[in-house]
Amino acid sequence: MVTIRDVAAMSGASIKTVSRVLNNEPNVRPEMRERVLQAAHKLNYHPNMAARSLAGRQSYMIGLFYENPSPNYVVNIQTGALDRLRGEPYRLLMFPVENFKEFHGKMIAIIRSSGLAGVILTPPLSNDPEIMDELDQSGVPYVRVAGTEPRPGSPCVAIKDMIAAREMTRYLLGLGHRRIAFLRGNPVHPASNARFEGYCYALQSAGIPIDPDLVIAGDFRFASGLEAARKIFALNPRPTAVFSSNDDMAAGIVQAAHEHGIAVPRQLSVVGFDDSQLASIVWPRITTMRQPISAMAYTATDIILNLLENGWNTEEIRNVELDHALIIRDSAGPPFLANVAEKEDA
Amino acid sequence: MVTIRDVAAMSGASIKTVSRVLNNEPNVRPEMRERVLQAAHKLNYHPNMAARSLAGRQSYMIGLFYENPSPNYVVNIQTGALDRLRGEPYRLLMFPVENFKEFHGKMIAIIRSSGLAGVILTPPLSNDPEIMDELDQSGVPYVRVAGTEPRPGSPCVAIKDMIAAREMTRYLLGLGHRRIAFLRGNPVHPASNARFEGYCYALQSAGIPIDPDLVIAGDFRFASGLEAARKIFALNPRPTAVFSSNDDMAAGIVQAAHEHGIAVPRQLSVVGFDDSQLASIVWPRITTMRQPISAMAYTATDIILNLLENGWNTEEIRNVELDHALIIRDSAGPPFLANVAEKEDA
DNA sequence: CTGTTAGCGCTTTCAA
DNA sequence: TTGAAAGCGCTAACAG
Repeated sequence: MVTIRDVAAMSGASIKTVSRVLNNEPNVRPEMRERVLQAAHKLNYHPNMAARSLAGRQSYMIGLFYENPSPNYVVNIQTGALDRLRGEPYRLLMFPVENFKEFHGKMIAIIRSSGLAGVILTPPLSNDPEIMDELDQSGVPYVRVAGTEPRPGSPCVAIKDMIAAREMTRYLLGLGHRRIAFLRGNPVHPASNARFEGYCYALQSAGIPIDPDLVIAGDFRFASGLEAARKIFALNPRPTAVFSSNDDMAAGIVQAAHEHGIAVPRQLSVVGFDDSQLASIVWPRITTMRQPISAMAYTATDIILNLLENGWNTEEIRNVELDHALIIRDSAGPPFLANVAEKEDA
Repeated sequence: MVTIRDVAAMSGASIKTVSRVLNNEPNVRPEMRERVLQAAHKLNYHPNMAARSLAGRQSYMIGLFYENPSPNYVVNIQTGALDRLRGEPYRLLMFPVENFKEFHGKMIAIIRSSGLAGVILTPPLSNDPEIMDELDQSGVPYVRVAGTEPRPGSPCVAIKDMIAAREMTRYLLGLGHRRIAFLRGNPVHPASNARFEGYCYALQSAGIPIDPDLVIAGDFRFASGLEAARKIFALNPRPTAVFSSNDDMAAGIVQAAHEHGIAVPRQLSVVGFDDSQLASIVWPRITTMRQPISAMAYTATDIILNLLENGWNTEEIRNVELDHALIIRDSAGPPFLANVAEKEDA
């Protein structure tokens, strides 16, 4: 095992100087720096993270905590974080949390024993006050993705869920729909509520009362879209459009529509949220609201890094809101054909 | 920061004894053990991984290396590995590799600097001789997922790709298909070739010559399925079935079929491979060959852990082959209706 | 600009 | 069955 001492010996510098070079610290003659670098290269030297962490009382591990969201979501988050980490000495450690209720009280132990330098929290963990309390107590910087509750000392990266959902609802309204069903997400994810608010807001602004029969419970998963579809199809008169809180459930509705011989969008418009891979894979391709999940994770990671490296303090970092975008595809259209066609068919 | 010294002080033992208790080493009086455990608990003590790694000259990090497969694949692999790691002191570090050709020569550096205890390789990395050479050189145990080339000293977890593909082809044959197109995967993934072999084998056994026009290149991605569909639809006479090397591409073919008004499976049967989430989300749901990806990663991780903990040597571990399973859904059926209907339609 | 010294928190000798 | 001492490879503090 080649250590900093070997590099020092070969380059004729002290270990401290080698350390300076390796950490890009100032106060080293360029010539000396060069010599050290060459020795390190020749010896195929690589610093030992464990020793570095121990001596420097800091680690180079960022923990990504998540609880069972859709696979696409995790991958996108992970990709964004990893993209930001590329070229940095930091590494990404995955912490899947089975049940965040049972997770309470364990955060500090994990941080301590894994020596995490920073933490990224995804929903629903990003809105769990107990977990955040523990994090505050631990002192490691943490950034929340898609958190909604503002919290002093804890930056958060999100999109404007309410506004985005309102926009989507208005799009449907603009198409001429009046009976629009809404498929809610898992209520422990606050984004789910924000999206519902946006839906309500848009309807009310248009003078359309919220019909409770048109608001269906769901949990963000494909299967719950399938289930919801059954309820929606049984409604009389049937809504002409469904706004699903995410794409997975929207895909479920589309599949169920195929099975029931209901043409999308001719007889039923379906729109989703996220613009996940799914949305463009099912047929018809789903009109959806793009949420820049990877970019959110990238930004969250960037904030962590700045907190760590540049000594930003959390006070100066306000929440960051990224842009959403309406992606128009093939699953939504005007309603008028739908009802007519339906009655003729029957 | 509470250290082993604090626990020693409180329990009245030496730090060595505390260390013994914490590591479940023998030669500690039960009574003493109890006292130490209580002190540790009372102080909310958690061992520092960095110190442990440094002093013990070993680490508790398992690196998962992957290059750009489909999101579902990564998630499944990750889930399997994480499941096995639950309750163990080991952590999973993610190493996305952009381009495995450029990756050559970097493996040792990464292992050294991150202090990896073990490595899990997924395709196509699991079949790259240069990477495996570096790994051999580094001395850390590594297990390959879905590798095909046998390699002494390196265990591998896989399924019988060739056999599975042969089975699927025979299923199609059994349905009555004679013109069966095959959509290849990315050729750098050896599983891709094994599946093609299985297809050829089955056809030849049935006395059907391989028609090169029916073998289409693909790269495992949805978009390549879309492209391939165009070529397949242009064939005259059109094949009555398509066997796609994975579900992503099969989903592409299904989508294209919808766009071209080709009914699946009535006019064209489509089957995939993997049984990824996609297969049951698109409509019609895709008949596919289930590959237990999570289980493979679980097993790979299990092997690594045994190598590490129980001092297994790689000689005694042969390759492990897990079972595949044909999952019959709605995208494949008998061919006879197809051609008839087509001609009548025209 | 450079080097010396003293740890970081733990495990590993090896002696009691 | 237990403990004292000596590091693991690196960085921090301070002295040159």
